[in-house]
This record gives sequence, C-alpha cells and structure tokens, in this order.
Amino acid sequence: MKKDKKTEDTIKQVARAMFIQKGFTGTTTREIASEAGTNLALVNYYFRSKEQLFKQIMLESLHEFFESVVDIFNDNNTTLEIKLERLVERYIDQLTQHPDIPMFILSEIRSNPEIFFKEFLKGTKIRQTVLFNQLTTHLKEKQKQKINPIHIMMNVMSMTLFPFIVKPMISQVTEMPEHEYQALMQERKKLIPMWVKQMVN
Amino acid sequence: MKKDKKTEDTIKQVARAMFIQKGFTGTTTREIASEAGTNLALVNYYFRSKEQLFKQIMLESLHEFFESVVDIFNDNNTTLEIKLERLVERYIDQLTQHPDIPMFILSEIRSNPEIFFKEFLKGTKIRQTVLFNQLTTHLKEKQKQKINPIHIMMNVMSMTLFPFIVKPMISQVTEMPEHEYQALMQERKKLIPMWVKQMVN
DNA sequence: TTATTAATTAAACATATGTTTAAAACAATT
DNA sequence: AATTGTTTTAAACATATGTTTAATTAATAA
Repeated sequence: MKKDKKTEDTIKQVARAMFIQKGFTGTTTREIASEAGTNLALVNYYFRSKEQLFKQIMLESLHEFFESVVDIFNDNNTTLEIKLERLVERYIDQLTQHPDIPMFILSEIRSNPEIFFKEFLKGTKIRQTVLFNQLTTHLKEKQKQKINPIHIMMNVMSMTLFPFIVKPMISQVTEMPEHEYQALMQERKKLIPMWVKQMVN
Repeated sequence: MKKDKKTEDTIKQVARAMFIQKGFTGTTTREIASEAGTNLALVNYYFRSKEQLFKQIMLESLHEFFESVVDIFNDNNTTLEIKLERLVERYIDQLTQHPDIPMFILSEIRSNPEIFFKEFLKGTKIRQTVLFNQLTTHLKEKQKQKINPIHIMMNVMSMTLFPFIVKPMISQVTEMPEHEYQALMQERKKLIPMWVKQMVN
C-alpha cells in the first residue's frame, strides 16, 4: 500500500547533495540524473523544473537548519546564559554534520537577494525573540546599555558560524588536519559562551 | 606616448564589478561587453578568455585585499595590542568600501577549492607571522596556554568579517537602515579589540 | 485478460553563452 | 599617398544545458 516514490526520492536526495555542494548554477540536470541513475526527463517529470527542485530543497534546508534553534531563541523557561550555551552547542553540532549549509544559503542570498527573502525568510524578526529581550535587559542591568545588543548577537553568530564558512581556507593557511580542526570546534562549544559572558558582564 | 588602453581598461573595470557582485558563472561575456559599451569579441581579443579575465581580477582583488594587512601581521615594531587595533580598523575600512569582496573570494573557493589555493594562495602560513608569535607568547605569559591561539585569530576574523558577509541578511532580520548599519560597523573598530583583549588577559 | 494509468526512455528542441572568423574601419608609419 | 599594423564589428560556430515530446514499458485496476 505504501507509495513507492523511490525514483523521486533518489533524485531529490542526489540533487540536495549537489546543490548544497556546488550551488544552483554549478549543478546540471544531467549530472543529477546521471548520479541518481535515472533518465534525464524524470527530473522534470517529478519536479517540473530545476528551479522548482532547487526551491524545495532550499526551503527544507532552511527549515531544518533554523528550526533547531528557533525554540532555543524563544524558550521562556531558560536564562540568557543557558540559551547562549545551548545555541552555540546546537549550531556547532549541526555544522559539524552539515558544514556546507551556510555557504549554500549565503550563495543563494548573493545571487538572488530579493527572491530569497520574499520566498524563504518572510518576516523573521530577531528583535522580537525572548533571547534578544533577555540580552537587552541584561545589558541594562549591567550598566552596558551603550552596547547595542545586536553587537552581541553578531558576535555569537560570527564566532560560531564563520569558522565553518572559512574551513577550507583555514585548513590551508594553518596546515591543520581534519581531526584537529574538529577538536577545535568542539572546544568552542564551551569557549564561545564563556567569551560572550565576559562581553556582557 | 602613453598607451591608450581605454577599451581594455573599461572592459576590465566593468568585469571586475560584475564578477565581484555576481560571480563567475553569474556573469556573461555579453553582459560585460554590453555594460562596457564595446563589441562582444573584444573581451576575447584583449583577455583571451572569460576565465583569463576572471583570474586576473581575482588575483588583483586578493592582492589588494590582503596586502593591506600583511604588513600589520609582520610589523616588528608594534605590540600585540596595537596590531589588533590596526588590523580590525584596516579591515573594517576596507570592507566598508568593498563589502562584496569576502563573498567573492569565498564563492570562488567553494566552486574551485584546489585551483584557488594552487593558483592564488601559494604558501600563506599564518603560524609564521609576528602577530601569531606575539599572541602565542602573550597567552603563555597570562597562563592561558591551554587556549589555542588559532581560536583567538578565528575570533578576530570572525567578528570583523562575518557581519559584512551576512549584511544583506542582517538588514532584513533586524530591519536596520543602511546608515545605522554603517555606524555599528564603525563602533566595532573599538569594540572588537576590547573584546579580544578580555579574551587573552 | 484487458483497459487504463503511471513511469521510463531516447531523441529532439530551444536557447544561452563562450569563442572564433573574416571583413571593415581606423591609426600609425614610411 | 600607400602600406602596414591595430582595433572594431557583425556574424557564425560550437557546445552546454533546461525542457519537451512521442513512443515504449511497467504497473494497476476493472
């Protein structure tokens, strides 16, 4: 009784891997079909167009990537400190498994900014999150209201995401083997929250 | 006596702007010619191929972008503290004028990692810079030898570069007007060195 | 089994795009 | 002015690539 969907799923899975690694223009429908071991026409048969297929995958990737932190941002039952720790840990875990996702998203924004925000990020407003409000309050309490909380948010994101974005470059410039790099990223789970706490205290 | 080179220069100038904004595959030779107001064939006449043209521009961009900090990294007459301040200030100034350069470079690395490092970054070794050695020594003196100096370098680069990379996203998500964003970036010239000093002291 | 629907295939189609060509226009030199 | 070399042009060429088509095969239902 279960629908088969084998071919359709294979195409999508293969397409996801290729789009994430090489982007929209860097991937051809023929490559997808070939890698999936199916006929070229089936890509269009199942997904109408390369663009449709890409949009589906981008939407799913975004969802997958952000849903894992959205609840942390808006948890009413945790302190600012806990949120920071969880946020960083969750991101580093995610990025360790899917290190290409950030560049996948950033490249798409670069080539299609308007469409990206209209299509994918309709109304995500960081200022309205619990985390942001806690941070604002905290800075006030510590007499640091001169520091725009956006700075702190930027720092958390920067220190967490950027090392993964430039990973290929760092590997080269620092001559560091993969496992050592991984170990560094694991260390950062504890270090980043510590550094951020210093900033806001 | 001065060679004219008008057409050649125009093509290159236009190509640089387009490549930096939309990347190699996102730019067509016809667009370049059209924007430059010249005949399509002249792109190949002067630069042999689109790829050659791209390589020239990438090389120049990299050089321009890194040469401005290389001397800071290796200055024998400045303290660690001064280096950090100068580094951050120089980068933020550069990025304010050319905010698209980081994504330009990162996109190229993404689509052509091997070629990029072989062709463009032959033997850039951060561990051999004066700055890195000063940082290592400093951490030892402060009994923080457990912290890998690479962490600190990552943090400086992350906090400085990342906000420019995700600028289009931040504009959306934080609903911030351009001038306000610029002001934030200027503030970071002082803030980032301060935060980094806290990390290493 | 037979009829109908869905899946698959090879081929063709349409278009975009990098590159080349051959002729013309222009500039410089003798 | 005539020759020579350089620059520019329109057109053609070659190829890559997304998409469609029409026919065939496989699966499902009556």
